[in-house]
Amino acid sequence: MSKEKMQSIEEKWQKRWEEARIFEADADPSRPKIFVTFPYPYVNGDGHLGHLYSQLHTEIYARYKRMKGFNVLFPQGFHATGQPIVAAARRIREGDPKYIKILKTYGFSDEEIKEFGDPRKWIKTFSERWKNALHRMGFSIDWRRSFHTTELNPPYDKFVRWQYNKLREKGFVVKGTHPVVWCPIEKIPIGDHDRKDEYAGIGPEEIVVIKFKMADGTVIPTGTYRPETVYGVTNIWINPDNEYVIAEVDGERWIISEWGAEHLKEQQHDVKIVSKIKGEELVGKGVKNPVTGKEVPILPASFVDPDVATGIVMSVPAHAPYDWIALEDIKKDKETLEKYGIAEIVEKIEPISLIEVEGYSEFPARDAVEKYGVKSQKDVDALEKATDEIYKKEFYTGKLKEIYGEFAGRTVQEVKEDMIKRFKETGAAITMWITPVPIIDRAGHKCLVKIVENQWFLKYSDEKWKEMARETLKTTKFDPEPDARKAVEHTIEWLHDWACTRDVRSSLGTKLPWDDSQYIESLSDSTIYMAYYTIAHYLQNAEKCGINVDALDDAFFDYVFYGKGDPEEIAKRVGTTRDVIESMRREFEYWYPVDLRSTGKDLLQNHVTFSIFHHAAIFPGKHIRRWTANGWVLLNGQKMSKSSGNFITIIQAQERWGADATRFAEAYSGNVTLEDANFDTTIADAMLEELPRWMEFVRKWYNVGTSEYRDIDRWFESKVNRIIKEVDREYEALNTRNIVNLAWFEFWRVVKYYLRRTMNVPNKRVFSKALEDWVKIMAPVTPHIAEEIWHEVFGKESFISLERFPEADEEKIDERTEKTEEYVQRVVEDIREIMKLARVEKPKRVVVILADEWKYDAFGKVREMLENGERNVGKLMEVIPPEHRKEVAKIVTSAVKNPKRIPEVIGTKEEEKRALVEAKTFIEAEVGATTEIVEHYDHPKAKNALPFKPAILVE
RNA sequence: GCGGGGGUGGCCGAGCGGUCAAAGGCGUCGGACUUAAGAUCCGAUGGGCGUAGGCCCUGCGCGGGUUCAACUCCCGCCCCCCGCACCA
Repeated sequence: MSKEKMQSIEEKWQKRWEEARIFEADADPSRPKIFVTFPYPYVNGDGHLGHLYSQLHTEIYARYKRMKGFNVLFPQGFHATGQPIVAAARRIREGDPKYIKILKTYGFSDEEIKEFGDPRKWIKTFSERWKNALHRMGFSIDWRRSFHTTELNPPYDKFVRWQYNKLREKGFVVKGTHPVVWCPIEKIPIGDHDRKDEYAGIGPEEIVVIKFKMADGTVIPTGTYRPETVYGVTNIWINPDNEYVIAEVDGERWIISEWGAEHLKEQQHDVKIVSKIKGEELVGKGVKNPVTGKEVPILPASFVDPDVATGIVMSVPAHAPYDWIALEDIKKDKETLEKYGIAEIVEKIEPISLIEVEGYSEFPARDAVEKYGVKSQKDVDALEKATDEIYKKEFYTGKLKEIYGEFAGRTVQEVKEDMIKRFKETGAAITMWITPVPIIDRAGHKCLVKIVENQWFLKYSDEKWKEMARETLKTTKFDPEPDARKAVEHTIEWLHDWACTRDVRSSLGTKLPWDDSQYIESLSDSTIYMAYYTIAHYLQNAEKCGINVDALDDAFFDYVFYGKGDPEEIAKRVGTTRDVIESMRREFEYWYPVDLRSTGKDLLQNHVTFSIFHHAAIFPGKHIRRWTANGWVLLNGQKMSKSSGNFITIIQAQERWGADATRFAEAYSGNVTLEDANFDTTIADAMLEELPRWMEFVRKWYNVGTSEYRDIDRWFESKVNRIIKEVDREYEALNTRNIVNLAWFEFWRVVKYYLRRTMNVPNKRVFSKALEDWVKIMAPVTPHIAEEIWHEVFGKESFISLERFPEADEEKIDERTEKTEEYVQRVVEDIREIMKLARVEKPKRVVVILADEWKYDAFGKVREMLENGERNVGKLMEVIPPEHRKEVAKIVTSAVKNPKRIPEVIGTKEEEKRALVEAKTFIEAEVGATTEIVEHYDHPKAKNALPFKPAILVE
């Protein structure tokens, strides 16, 4: 069967399912329900195999549960909140070739690409493409309930506003300030999407500015990450070649780099620039250390960067490699010393040792400078390494010396926070936000860090809220357990307040109900939206239901979700009937909470945890019941990446392999773990051939065979039922790789062996039933071919998608029969092995000689004793009849070393013989020689026979 | 750095105190079938030895340790993936 044929079969069933509306689920209190969701994807591009992998967990579970008799709801919406789409649309408007090229590779015409200047075009196009891709993958989604986010979808927008009003009422949304990377020219926050690529991922960092003072009170601010070393300052470094500004800062006179002054302006300080001053003018002047009161000189150094912090730094040569080497440099630099007349001052400078570190001298900076071979302050790479090493060592393990007074004896780690607090309180320091390196935005503007004031936070630090979140975990299942749970538990503890709003000028979303300058940020608007699915088919078709979207208010949602208020009155206000309002309420009550949500491991630390918090706050008791997290999907063992070309979208996969082969290969990629899964294209290639072949195989063998019921049929039924039982468990656990291993590979193995073993004469009833069960247990993974076989081969009228998943018949699982068959297989293997060793390729005959009667009982006991740990040969020999002890002494002795030597006694001699006789034809076919099964034989080797380990003669 | 997850044969992967030279898949090799190729079926697949179904060595990132016994537990180290906040 060709690929095209497969794809047309798939299309046929997708259409039939759609026409029969079998995936459209409505509340039905007479049936148990399952509600599954997958996070709505962000629609700035096509989905890929990684998305599909997580989604398939949801999809397979939905199909499995449907076949288990549940009323299953699987909806899917789309996410458009945030910056990327807005940024992309803007770049299209600006004619950015990179973005135009991206759209060209999707195959859009030049004319159409222009339309992508409008964010709405992105949302519409890519949500449709997503929908189409999932549809063609055969996903059992109720598309009536689909929607996209942001204020471009008014009913959803209303829902999010309701949610935020609720959170605010409960005190979980609070106002605060927050540092952001900010463009001072355009006056907007600069996120990653607004920056040149090399600046992505860099965020604001808080530093301490120590206020050294000149005799006239002028502040010389020095920025530092290590304020604790202020006790060891020997001098101040300033860059003599730079221009600084003299400014009024909060009523004081400061000398600071211009860029530093700009920062302070944006960080809630009152800054007026008065005049300028060259760095060199300050060289040689003295300033007072505000913490120790000590007078130190200002010295010149070239490494000081005016674009970082205040453009002035303090010098702690004992503990900072940069300072150590700069001091060395200047001591040798006669010219400079002379120029500024500072030779005498420099001469007197001695490093001050502050922190004791094991393995280092009193001046760790010197040690590190020597270790990394730093020659001058221009050896930046080596200096960075040296600094990094010293900082870590001192921070975690160093002990503060006596000079620290009350802080002495502690580690930096322990006292740093307190120290900063103290410095701020005494006016010795302030804190300031900077970027570690200057950031340039797309327009080429240099960005600084601004503290924005109308910033709203979700108060995840709130202990009450945390406690509510923790509480819900008790009744939440995580897969993989406990890995995923641990990640979430940890996040709950450490999560602090989350800035949940964005400037409306750079984003897209739902406006904060009480501040329309802000959009609710993308992770913060997608926490409880699964509830919206339960009523989405009404609200997204508002007109049809007579609902006036404009009139939707908090009272409306209060009724639907909480049952509060008068439905009659609310219905009237929103323009619809009480009936509609009440059925929405019923939908929510019936479907909620979500039973399964599958997601990527990266979301555990944010999105999943947020969702847990928000459910605890808004839908107490109705939190999501089960989360699964999975790793990334590698493609043929390599990381997927667009740029390397090792990348396959869902649509491409469908075109290449169709739905079922792709689904199969995805399922086979991995189980539910946080490790990365691996999509193997050779599997998908193979399955494209294998699945149609499967259908032909089933066709060939369906309703064929004998009505005689043999031991081997019992064996087959046992195997099949065991697989069904195990695969059922794996479906519930969503270990898709195990599912495929059992339902496909293991089942094939059993079927093939059964046919070989029965000389291609299966039991008609048993085999046909097994074939039906087989197709059913594969149906959630490969639903199209299953449906095709169900109808075309089995001639059924119903949809297999709605058939009952087979129940394993425990009675039929028969350990003894399985062991007996393993025994037969072992005999065949042994005969072959002996033929090989005896170099007999075509034996005239094979004689299988059973053990003497007495051995069955005796060796049964020996085996049992060995299993119980008995290793004493004498004790073991006691169960051997005295007259036989001599002949078995050797085997018993060797069994002590290796208990495997004694085979398990599965039954009586009678039964052993019966098994062999029954399998005689098969054995002969396998070994290619007539085989005699005898109870006694006059040959020296005959006495080697053990129960279920017959002696074998190849002649 | 912190937190979470990992490192098993040619590859993908199971195993998570003994029954492990290690399931299953892929690949490779040999055989059957075929005019041939493909598909299919059967067998082999760490190394060595064996005219009797067996035995020996090496082996689960590296180095130590616990234990009668370790891929599995503990300690140290190296490497890889994810998250660390305004990014969806």
